[in-house]
Amino acid sequence: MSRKEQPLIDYINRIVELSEEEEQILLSGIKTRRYLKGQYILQQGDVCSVSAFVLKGCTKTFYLDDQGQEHVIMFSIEDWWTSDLASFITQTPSDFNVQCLENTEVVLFPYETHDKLLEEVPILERFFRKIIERALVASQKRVVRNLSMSARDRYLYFRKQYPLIEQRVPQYLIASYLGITKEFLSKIKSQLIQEQ
Amino acid sequence: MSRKEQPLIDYINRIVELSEEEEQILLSGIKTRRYLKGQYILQQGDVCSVSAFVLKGCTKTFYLDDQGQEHVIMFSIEDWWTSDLASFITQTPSDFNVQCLENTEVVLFPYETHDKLLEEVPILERFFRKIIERALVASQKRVVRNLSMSARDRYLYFRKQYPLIEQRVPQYLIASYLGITKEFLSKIKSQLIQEQ
DNA sequence: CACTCATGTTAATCTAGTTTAACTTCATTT
DNA sequence: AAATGAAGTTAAACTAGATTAACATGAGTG
Repeated sequence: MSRKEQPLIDYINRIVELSEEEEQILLSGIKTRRYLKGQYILQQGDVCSVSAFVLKGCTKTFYLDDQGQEHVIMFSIEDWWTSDLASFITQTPSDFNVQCLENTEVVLFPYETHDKLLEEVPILERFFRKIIERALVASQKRVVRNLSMSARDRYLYFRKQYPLIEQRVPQYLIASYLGITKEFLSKIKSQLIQEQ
Repeated sequence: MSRKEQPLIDYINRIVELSEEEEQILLSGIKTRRYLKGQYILQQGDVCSVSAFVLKGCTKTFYLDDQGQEHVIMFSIEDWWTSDLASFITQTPSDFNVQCLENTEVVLFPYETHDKLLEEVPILERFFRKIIERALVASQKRVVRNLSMSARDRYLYFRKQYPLIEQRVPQYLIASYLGITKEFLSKIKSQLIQEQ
């Protein structure tokens, strides 16, 4: 029960139910790995060969555009998935980088064993469908927010939705996530303080 | 072979392979329906009870914000899916409206028969997973575009990616889809013409 | 034919957010 | 204790895009 993969098992069991035996098969098909702060789990241009579940630590997923500008797509902390699902699913080169913002420990689902795992534990097919569905819902809602909310409102939403992340991640990365400059986020924050 | 649902069967067969028998079961679980221009397939606040495949016509999916402003999320034409997947999947009230921009004929997948259909034709489970995966990839790429591209570049991308839609849909709705005002899109277009 | 009504254009003014650049804070290294 | 460097702040000048409003076009329709 004190195995380090337990948070992953718990996470999966909140969505589908695994038998003891299925848990064992699952555990045999995955690995845990530690990364140091600054290390990359995935680099832009590489095919995403693993889907990762964060046991401890924090990562950022970002994208470098033609001008070399960094755009943060998401952060991941304990109990979150991180990977470029698009690249993982289609096994095509990734648009994204995943880099650790802290020393980070993850469970890795390698793509090679993924199909085999789904065959041996078919209930995982439903599990993966469900997490992809959730990711889709979240992504669609983000499109809507970006289209219909001001920078200030997006920040307030972020702060409310992810209070733990705001405390762990430097402000200039949050600005990037929100699609604004760090200077403007600083201005928004000082306005919010003024107003009270 | 000249049944009107054929485009749907073809679409599915491009992703998974259905036997004759599976096709028959599928056909018995779906309905086709016509809508007139202006009619709604789905209204904001209702639970999305059907997933729709467009046989003929054109729809817009949009969202009304607190100020009553309309934000177009997507257009769908022949051979596209249209529905609020988030609402359909989770059976919670939808954030979106789906309205027909032309007289439109669709195939409807009712949610009630959805589970039964998946049981009887298990290969459809994979089919739905794949189309959700595609939707996720598309949605994530759109987030990136909205964060990293100017309005002008988003328009050029749209024009290149969806030339057929541009011809069928009024310009002010395209502006809304791009997240800009119709006046600004008009300005962008006249600038593009000037430059040549 | 004249009259709507929906769509698109142009131009002036305005504002949310960017850019640039100088300065502050604070933790880490030497 | 000085020095370096990463993170954050402030403020002035600037720009992409919004707003407002007047006008243009064109396809129905009475």
